[in-house]
Amino acid sequence: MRAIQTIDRAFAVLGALAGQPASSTLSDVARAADLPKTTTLRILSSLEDLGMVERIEGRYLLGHAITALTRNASSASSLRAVARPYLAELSEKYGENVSVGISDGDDLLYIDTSHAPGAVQVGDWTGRSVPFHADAAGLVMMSTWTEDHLANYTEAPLFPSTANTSTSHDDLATRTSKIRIDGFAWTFGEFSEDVNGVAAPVVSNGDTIGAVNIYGPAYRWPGDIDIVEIASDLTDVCFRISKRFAGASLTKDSPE
Amino acid sequence: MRAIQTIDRAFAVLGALAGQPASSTLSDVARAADLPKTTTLRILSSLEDLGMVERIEGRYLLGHAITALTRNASSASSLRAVARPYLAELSEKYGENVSVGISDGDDLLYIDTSHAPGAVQVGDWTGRSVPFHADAAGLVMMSTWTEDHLANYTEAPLFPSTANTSTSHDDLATRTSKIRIDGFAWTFGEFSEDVNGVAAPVVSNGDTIGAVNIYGPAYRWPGDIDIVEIASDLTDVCFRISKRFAGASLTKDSPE
DNA sequence: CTGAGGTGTTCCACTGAATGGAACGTTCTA
DNA sequence: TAGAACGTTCCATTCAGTGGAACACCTCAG
Repeated sequence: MRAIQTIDRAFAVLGALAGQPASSTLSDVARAADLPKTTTLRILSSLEDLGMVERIEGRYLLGHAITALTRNASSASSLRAVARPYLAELSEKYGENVSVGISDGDDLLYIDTSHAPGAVQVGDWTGRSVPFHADAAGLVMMSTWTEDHLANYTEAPLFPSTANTSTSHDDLATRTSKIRIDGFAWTFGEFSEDVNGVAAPVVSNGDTIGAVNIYGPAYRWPGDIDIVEIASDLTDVCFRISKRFAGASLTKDSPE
Repeated sequence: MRAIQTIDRAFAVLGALAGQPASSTLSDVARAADLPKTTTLRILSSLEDLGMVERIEGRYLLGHAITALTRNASSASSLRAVARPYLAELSEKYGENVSVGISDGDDLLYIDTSHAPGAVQVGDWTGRSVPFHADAAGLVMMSTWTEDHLANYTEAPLFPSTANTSTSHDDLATRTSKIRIDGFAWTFGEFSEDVNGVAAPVVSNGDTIGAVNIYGPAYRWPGDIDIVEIASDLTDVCFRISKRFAGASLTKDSPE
């Protein structure tokens, strides 16, 4: 589908404004965005109406509305890009599917999966939302919540996916506090009877932005491998993702 | 000037995406933005090409490019809106002009001024850029820099606006370290021979986003008022601005 | 003083870019 | 099995976006 010219241009203007550290004049912006002055003026005026651009004595700056937009923005895209090779590394090493998920409203949303070879695998969860309390990655995200948030979540009765699912407030509170200390979470048959999984957080600027989950059929995963050893390996990888993420989110990627 | 429809709509779509905490389907977005599905699809596709929107298995999220935009965004607009009444309060109390400035590349940019009554006033600096090292607000911003940043700034010879201007690296280093402790900065005839001023920082999320400067003619300002008392009053006001700013930047204002 | 080159701005005829209804296949829900 | 919702493609229509021309203003250099 052909992109909308006007939108391209509007963001070229915003990009020009963001590129220069200092405030810019109309001519500066027009030059940087490679657009006629007339068109640039019209775009800037539109953006100013929306609060995306601020004008101080004839010079243009990025406005506050644009920062307000990003307040809820999860960094799904870059996280996915950064995490992908690490997911592949893990799925190859352990022979199980590995997914990365983010908080998405009242659910956990899996945004990417690396598939392990082999006929028998747990189904792909990419794009699917799962309840926090029945999933290893969900519990990891949950462990960053405030007491109020947790209390609010557990107010409504929680659906027990299996007999092993933690559904009570007290149960989840003790569990998440342990996860906070350990730095990882194992689940055994809690989302589905015959699936086990272990998850660890990806952190950026002190915020947990997502979690990586290694999960497999209960009859072979984790098998006789030491579960703490796996977890420590996973947290190590997540730490590397977190580190790389900090760098990656600064680099501007070229769309198109 | 009439706003550009397409841009309005594009940001209505982004707003709809930002408003909902969870990821949205095409129909969700179309409904929230009150646009035909066809149009919404085209806009979303355009935004996706630009990386402003991310698509995971048919569901839309805000993309990472939009957060990259805001990385350099100073919060000039909301800061100005929030600070304005406080500037007025100060200028009325002391009978001198009061301005608020932000970092703008290699200069300090004053984004707003509250004018004091009275015939004799220092000229309005709104919209003007001044060098950091010759200005009270500039020194405050400077006091947040890293040693590298300061060294880099002082590498090139600094222009001495007056005989009193600090221009050497060592001079500025000791000065800014004192400002870090005091929480404010006085200048006496450093930008212009006959102007004195005192500035204090406005802080948001641990970052100093701007500084407020009370400045007046040297023959009467600060006069016989205790300069520490003034400074303490100013830092108090700045603290209140900082506190209110945190709340204000969350609230969405209605343009138009 | 004058002219050349830089701003930002308004105006308007032109046209092609954006539009949205119609129609399609698909996938859930009842 | 019918119904309703979904996402998507196509295309004629037209109005929204375009940008050149012309304007007033400012600041330099000659």
